[in-house]
Amino acid sequence: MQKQPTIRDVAQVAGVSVAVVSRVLNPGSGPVAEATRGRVNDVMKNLGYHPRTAARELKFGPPTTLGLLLADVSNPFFARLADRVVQEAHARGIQVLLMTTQEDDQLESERLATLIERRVSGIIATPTGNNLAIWKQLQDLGTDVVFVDRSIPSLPEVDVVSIDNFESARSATALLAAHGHRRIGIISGPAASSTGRDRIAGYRQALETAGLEQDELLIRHAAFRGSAGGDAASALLSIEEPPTALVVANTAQVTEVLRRLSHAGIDIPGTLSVIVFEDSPWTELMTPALTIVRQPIDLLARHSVQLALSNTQGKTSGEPKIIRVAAELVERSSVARVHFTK
Amino acid sequence: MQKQPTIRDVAQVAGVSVAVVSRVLNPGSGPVAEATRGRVNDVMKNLGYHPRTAARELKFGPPTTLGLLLADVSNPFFARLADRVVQEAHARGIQVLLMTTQEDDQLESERLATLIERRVSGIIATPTGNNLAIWKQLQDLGTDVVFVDRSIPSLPEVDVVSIDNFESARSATALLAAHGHRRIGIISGPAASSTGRDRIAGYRQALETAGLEQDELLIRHAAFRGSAGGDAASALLSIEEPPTALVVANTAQVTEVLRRLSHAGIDIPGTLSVIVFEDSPWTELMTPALTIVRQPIDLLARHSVQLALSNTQGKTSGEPKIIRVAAELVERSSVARVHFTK
DNA sequence: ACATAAAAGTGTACCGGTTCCACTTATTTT
DNA sequence: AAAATAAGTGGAACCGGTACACTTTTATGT
Repeated sequence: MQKQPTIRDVAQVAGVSVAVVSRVLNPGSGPVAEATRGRVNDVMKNLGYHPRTAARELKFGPPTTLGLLLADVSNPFFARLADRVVQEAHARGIQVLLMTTQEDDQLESERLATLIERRVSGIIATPTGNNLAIWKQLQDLGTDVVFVDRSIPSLPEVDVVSIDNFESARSATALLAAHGHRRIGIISGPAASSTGRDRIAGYRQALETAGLEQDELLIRHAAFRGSAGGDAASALLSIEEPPTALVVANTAQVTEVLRRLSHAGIDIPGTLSVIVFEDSPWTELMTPALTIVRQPIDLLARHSVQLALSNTQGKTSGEPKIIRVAAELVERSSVARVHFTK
Repeated sequence: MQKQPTIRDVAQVAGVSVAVVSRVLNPGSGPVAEATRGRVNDVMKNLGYHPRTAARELKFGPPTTLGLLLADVSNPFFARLADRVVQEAHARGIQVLLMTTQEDDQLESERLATLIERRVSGIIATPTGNNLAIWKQLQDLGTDVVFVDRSIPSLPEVDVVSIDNFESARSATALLAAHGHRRIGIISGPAASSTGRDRIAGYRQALETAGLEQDELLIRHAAFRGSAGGDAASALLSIEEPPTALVVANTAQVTEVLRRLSHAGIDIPGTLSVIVFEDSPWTELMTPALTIVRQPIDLLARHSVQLALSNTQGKTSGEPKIIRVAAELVERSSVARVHFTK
């Protein structure tokens, strides 16, 4: 455990002033003779000198750190998003501070306070839907805020990157209708979430286009966390005229719903056709292989990082940007054709 | 976009000196009159003042940030580990800087350089196995380094937290032997990895105890990334006397191996019994439900964070700590009893 | 009432970089 | 050869907090 050398140590050993060392450290900030540069570099190597980021950040706000505030990294969707965001950021020389909210307002506000104190240049987040004042404050402070996957309607001035939830749910539902299903259930996110609402809207649109009756009993909202998804599935199956097809549009609850269906001994797709919003590799391994809505996580990540750094990079456009990317419907074997027996 | 208030602005508006404001900010660092404290707090709120972490960190090395350097967060095991580590750290008021190496030496060394410059107090990492000099340097600098899940034999002085790989593989193999299997294959991590070696060793031990012949053809190493796992599976199945049971001990390659088995039309467990090192929820959803070795990720995370902060917290013990936690063998339906037909 | 101790508050050096400006020396221009 | 210009370097202020040494105010004891 040695004491760390500072720029002054380097300067002294190299026999130059700190200003020169600083110029060697930041090429382009001023002239340095070739010979001097070499000597200083050698000394830095010998001493094991590394400039402290903290000192550097003191002078300017650091465009070198991004906050990534997710609900929960154990959810594969967020995990992959985190992975891509980190890669994208690293490619730009940016570091990522990872925080989780567990969908908890209180935790979210604490994490945001920390991010403010760190003066991060941008934040990519899946907001809980509360803490409006803090989000506003962040923006006033000049932090680039980007909501990914979800949005908060009462904060229309924030950039948003997400899949086209309406269209995804619409096409999934339309596929089921095209296979002859007339009773199509849907489990989506909380009614309060933009994601949940948009998906339900797409679902309704598809039913309407197909000329199918809408039954509120077939629409269920499930919270992001906990076993709400399972309960919703059980409820759907126990109604008088149960669905013959199901769209599981609450990404966070997919495994929970499937577990419940499996335990209930439901035959897929014999008794129930299923389409899920989930693109992990295991959906292909199941019997039957699941028909899924695949979210282009790479694109979400790339756009998010880009937006989160855009203002910093000079592009201070006024209008908030809403980027919607298309999701892909991957047909496998969990959707069956229904024969009109009744 | 307003300019940020500093501690001096607060002091001036509140009509006190900066020292008093600093004391209000750090309770316990000195006496402040109740009335003054209230006034200062009000001013801070009104001005929207937030102390800058960077300035604080300049004075002392920050025990407020941890580096988490993982191979790849899209792997569910690492994702869950990240999730828990972040939670544990947050519970202690510590932030986590997430970085990924993609198993690439070069990237790893760049990330480590960044972590050095940030003067993080601790690093939790899944090392690639190279960059020995940098790891050494980190330790000399007083950074608490903890390897999780893997270790580097040539760096024996680094703390390690992992499951008991030997025992896990031994018990999984023993279970198969107890079910009458005599040709048991294993796919494990690279021969160069500690994880891979330990698991193979446990496997051998189990075979020996059961009095079974060891056949090198039944032992396959697969790289962490790419489709090496699938190739290993194919190779295993095409040998002259193929195995009737398989232990997939390369966590990173489980889905790849299963996909290959599925495409090959292998009946599980009829033709091949399978035990995998993987504890994601989906392993229960498959048909048949998979018998798995469950890694206690919560414990791994808790111990890692604790070790990564231990030196900072004063406990400068000399000996490197090796913490091995027991993994749990969860029996489901992918292992069948073999009847001695030959 | 007066000494004395405790509480409250102030001034300022310091952490480790960056950068502006002044200064010296070498090179080019006319 | 004198003057103008450019290249290389050094000194010191500054960023925004923290903490030590010190002064002033208030409370306590006899």
